Amino acid sequence: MLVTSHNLFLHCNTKLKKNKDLCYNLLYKIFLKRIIIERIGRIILERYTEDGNFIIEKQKDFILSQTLECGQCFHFVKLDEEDYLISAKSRILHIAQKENRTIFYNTDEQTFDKVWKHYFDLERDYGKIKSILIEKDDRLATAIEAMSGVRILNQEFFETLISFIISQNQQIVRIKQIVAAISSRYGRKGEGIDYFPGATEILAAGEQGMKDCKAGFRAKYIIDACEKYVAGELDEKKLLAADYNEAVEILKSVKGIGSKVANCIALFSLDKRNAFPVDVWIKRIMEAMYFHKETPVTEIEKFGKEKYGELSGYAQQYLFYYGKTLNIGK
DNA sequence: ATCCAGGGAATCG
DNA sequence: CGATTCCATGGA
Repeated sequence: MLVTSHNLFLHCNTKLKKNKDLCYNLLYKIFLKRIIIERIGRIILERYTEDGNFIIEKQKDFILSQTLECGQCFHFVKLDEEDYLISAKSRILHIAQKENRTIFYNTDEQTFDKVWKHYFDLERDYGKIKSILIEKDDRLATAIEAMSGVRILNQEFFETLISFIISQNQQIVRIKQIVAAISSRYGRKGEGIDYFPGATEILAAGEQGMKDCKAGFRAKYIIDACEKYVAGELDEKKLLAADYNEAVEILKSVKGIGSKVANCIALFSLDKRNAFPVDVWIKRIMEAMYFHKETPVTEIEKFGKEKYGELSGYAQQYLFYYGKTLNIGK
């Protein structure tokens, strides 16, 4: 695949016509390896294909383990240090970080652009997000520096909906076990990890099926969510287009979804980055940081949203993961 | 053994 | 209203 200067010109020209905000430059590096340097705002993504794998130069604000283990997603298998198998977006991804590179195994450029770039939120400038948050309150600096590789994933709505219904009053390790069990029994089989089933498959499994996967009293909540989902009452496109308050209200119409779970679903799958989920950890952490006494979760949620504004979700996630890792307030 | 988990619904006062 | 209790289940 020789690239002549004329081809380069044509390629750049079409790309620029496609999206004036994206500026593509093509370079040639070592042995015909095509390097694409993509600039999105202040973000530079240097990326190329090698042996069928897609590779990006590891970004400053992206650590795979932190992004996956921070409690926002539950459907992955750790193979090694910074080496994971992820089941998401009706796909399985083997991804690793080594020597300053992020490797998307067996992935082509098109799939990266269409699926994973957005999933890992790679278009977003986390350097800027962090500096604005620290400007709002420099007490966030410690948590942000410690968890600097966390990115908020753009996860698929239905799996996130069910996963966070399962999450209520449950430890993260068990949430993962139940998600894996539901996928294993009722989803499509994959290599090393299974796919999460759709609403139809879960409805066919029924409440008892969910109980068999150890969902306990949450089984009936899962069924209610699936019924509303297939009835079109929980439309992903509508919820994505809706503003934060609308989306949360619609989500709360499901039995078993209260404020915390609705905020998690809105934050992790509906692009509502001003959401502020308050769970037991955030309660402890915020009480230790700001209130210095027992405080109702409703008050903490209001306080967080007012303090961090449009970036509440990011602040929440840095604080949650940091506080939980250090056992703050416990 | 006992407490508690990325909470929320049902019930009570 | 706000406060309490119950819910399944197993990790720590």
